[in-house]
Amino acid sequence: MPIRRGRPRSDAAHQAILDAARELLIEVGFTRLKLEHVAARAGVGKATIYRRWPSKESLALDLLLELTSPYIAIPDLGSTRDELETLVGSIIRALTMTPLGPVMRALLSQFAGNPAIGDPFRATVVRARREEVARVMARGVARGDLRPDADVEIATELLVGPIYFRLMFGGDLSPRLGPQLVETLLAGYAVAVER
Amino acid sequence: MPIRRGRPRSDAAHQAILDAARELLIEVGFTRLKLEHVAARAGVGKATIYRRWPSKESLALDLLLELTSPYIAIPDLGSTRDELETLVGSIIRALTMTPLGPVMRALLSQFAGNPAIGDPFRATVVRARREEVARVMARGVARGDLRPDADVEIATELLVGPIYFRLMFGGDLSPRLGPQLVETLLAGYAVAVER
DNA sequence: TTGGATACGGAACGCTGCGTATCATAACGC
DNA sequence: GCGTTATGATACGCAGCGTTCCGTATCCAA
Repeated sequence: MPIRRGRPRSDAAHQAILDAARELLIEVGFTRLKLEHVAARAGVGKATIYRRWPSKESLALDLLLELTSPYIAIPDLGSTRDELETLVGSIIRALTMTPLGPVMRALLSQFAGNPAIGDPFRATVVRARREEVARVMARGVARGDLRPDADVEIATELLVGPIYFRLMFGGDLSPRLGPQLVETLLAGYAVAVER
Repeated sequence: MPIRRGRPRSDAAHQAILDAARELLIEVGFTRLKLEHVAARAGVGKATIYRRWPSKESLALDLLLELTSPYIAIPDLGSTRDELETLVGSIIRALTMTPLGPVMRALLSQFAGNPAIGDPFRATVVRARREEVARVMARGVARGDLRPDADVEIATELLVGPIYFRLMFGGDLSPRLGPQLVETLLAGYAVAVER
C-alpha cells in the first residue's frame, strides 16, 4: 500500500461533481449532459473530472450505483403478500420519489448498447433484486403461501418488468401499481380451477 | 394537391438508405451510428438523407416503425391460453429472429428521454399491443376462461414487460419464455384458494 | 425540343462537445 | 524548504452533426 504523497484529492470537489452531474442529468438527460457544464456548475476544472472518471459513461454509472445502493432487505413480515408488496413498493417509490427515476430514465439508453454501463449494473443491482425476490419467495414456499414450483426468475420479471416498462414507455407509476402486480402474480387471471 | 415538378425522388436511394441504416444500426448501435457511414454504404450523398429525414433520430424511428408494422392480429383459436401464447410468442420471435431485436435494443435508449421517438412509438406500437391483448382477453372473458375483472393494462405489461426487461437487462429470450409467462399470468403462484 | 424545377452524389464548411495537454498555483509529507 | 501531486483555467486536436454549395441528371410543361 503506497503512501499518498503530494496534494490529496479534494473530497469537496468530488462531491460537488457528483451533485452537479446528478442535477444536470435529471435536467437534460444523458445525451445532452455536457461535462463542461458539470465542471462549471461544480466550480471545478474539467481535468479534475477526468482525473476521477475516465468517461462520461463511468461518471453516470457511479451516480446510478450511488442511488441504487440504499438497498433495504425485506424482513419476514409473516405474510408473503405483504413482503412482495413492500418489495415492489420500495422499487416504485425509489423511482418516483428520489432522483433515481430521472437518472435511470436517462441511462436506460445505455444499458442495452453500452456494456461498460450495462454489465456492472446487471452484476450488482439486477442481481440483488433477483436475490431479494428469491429470499421472499423461499419464505413464501416454506410458509405454504406459494406453490413450490414457483419460478424465481419469472416472478422477478413479472414484478419488476412492468415497472420498467412503464418507466420506458410511459404510464402511471402510482403506488397502486404494486398491489395490482402482486395480486395478479399470486392469483392469476384464470377462473378458479382445481389444482 | 400540388403537382410534383422536377426530378422525382429516387425510391432506390430511399430504400438503400433504409437498408444501410438498418445494417449499421444493428452492427454498432444508435450512438455509434454515423450518417456519413450510412450515406457511404448506401452509395448516396449525405444531403439526400437529410432531404428525407430531419435527423438521425427520425430516420431510426422510421426503421423501427417499418419493422414493427407487420403486425398480425390473433385469430380466435378457441383457447385463451393458445391465443396468449401465440401473441407473446410472436413478440419474442420478432425480437429474436428479425432485425427488430437489435434495432429495438439500439433505440430503447431514446424512448424515455426523447419524445420525438418515444411519443410516436407509444401512439402506434404500444397502443396496438394493448388493443390486441384487450381483444384476446375480451374473448377469454366471454369464453369463461378469464375472470371478468381482469385488467387489460396490467395483463399487457405482465406479458410484455418481462420480455423487454430481458431485452434490456439480459436474460434468455427463448421461445419457452412465452408459455411460462402465460401460465403464470393465468394460474398465479399462490397455492389453491377458494374464490 | 427546350427550359424550368427539383433531386442526385460528392465535397467542403461551421459548430459543438469529448477528451488531452499545459499552465501557474495550492496543499500535502518529509 | 522541497519534491510531489492536485487544483482551476485555458487552449487544443479530433470527430460527427447538420448545412451549403457544386455540377449533373431527370422529370414536367410549354
